[in-house]
Amino acid sequence: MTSRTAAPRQVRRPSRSQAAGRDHLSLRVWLRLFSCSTLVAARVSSALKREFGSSLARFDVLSQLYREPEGLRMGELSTRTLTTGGNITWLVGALEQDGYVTRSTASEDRRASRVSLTAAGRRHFALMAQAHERWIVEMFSALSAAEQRAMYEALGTAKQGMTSARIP
Amino acid sequence: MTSRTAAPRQVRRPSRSQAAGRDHLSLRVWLRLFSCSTLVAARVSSALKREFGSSLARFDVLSQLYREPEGLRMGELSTRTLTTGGNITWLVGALEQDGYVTRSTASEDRRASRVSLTAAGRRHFALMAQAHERWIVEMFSALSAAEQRAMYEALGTAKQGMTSARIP
DNA sequence: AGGGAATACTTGATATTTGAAGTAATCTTT
DNA sequence: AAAGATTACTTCAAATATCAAGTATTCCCT
Repeated sequence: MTSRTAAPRQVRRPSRSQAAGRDHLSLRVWLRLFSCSTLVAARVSSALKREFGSSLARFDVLSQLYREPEGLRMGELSTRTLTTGGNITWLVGALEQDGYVTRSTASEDRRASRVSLTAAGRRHFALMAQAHERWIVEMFSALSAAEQRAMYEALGTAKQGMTSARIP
Repeated sequence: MTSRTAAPRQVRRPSRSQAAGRDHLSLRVWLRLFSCSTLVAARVSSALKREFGSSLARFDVLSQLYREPEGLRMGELSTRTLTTGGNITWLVGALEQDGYVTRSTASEDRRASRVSLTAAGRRHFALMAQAHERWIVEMFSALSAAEQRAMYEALGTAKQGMTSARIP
């Protein structure tokens, strides 16, 4: 496994000479990335709704919480899922209604609230995650393990570059 | 369970263990793919709104039309942008209001309507597309041309696999 | 200490998206 | 040629998401 991410790379600026060809390429990569992602998301979304009466957004929130036994703050959830604060409030409210999460004022800062999974939420998520993984494996089955590894690394590099450099 | 060979006790079932590894990998690829895509989409979205008072969905529709001088039917737009028919009706309605597209009943099938860009729409899109390409190039600048090419190919394979086999 | 800035979240108005049901035109079959 | 299916799109209500403004709490500076 090449340690691509070990040494953070500097963000390259395309030089004039190679710009045209590369620009075009970046754009094509993005278009495929976007359409691939949208396609998978659409299928997962509809399957989650059909099988569990849930949604991708809810699943995303639950999966963040699943990894954090201590729970997370609203703000942290908002950052990680890349949705607005208002929406997180709404989502967590709905999940709370369903009994999958609990909210409690953080002891160290009474402005903040700490959200965590209930036992039911944990159970519910585990069930969905299992199905979710099956679907994903199926959907990516056209790619070899080597291709998947390469893609995983490249995506890591790309994301790293985007978050370290403030773009745009 | 009778085994004819004296297999070592703790040997792992090869297919199973391999599968487990791959499954995990697919999932990781998807998570990165999704978060990368969401990140770029969020940034492009907000930049499009800030700079042009537009949105990614509108941009997507316009870009499909830009490539088709003959225009497209609503259904075709819906398929290509992966959004529901109702939403396309709404989006095209809004773009029509703004004077960027026109709708006309298709001559060959009077149920269908053919949407195409107006001159203003073409101008508007060209302007946005230029900025859009700059942003994208910047955002993917952490990836070398070779990495981008590999990613492009892999995404093509993945998408191909997803659309040919009907999964899930 | 104590007033202003910053932070963490919620709220309410508004925008966008979906999904299901409805309308009109076309195709199929008899 | 006419009923019945199918297709292409629209409509409308409900679900979901955003944005800006509001509240409460904490931080910072003098």
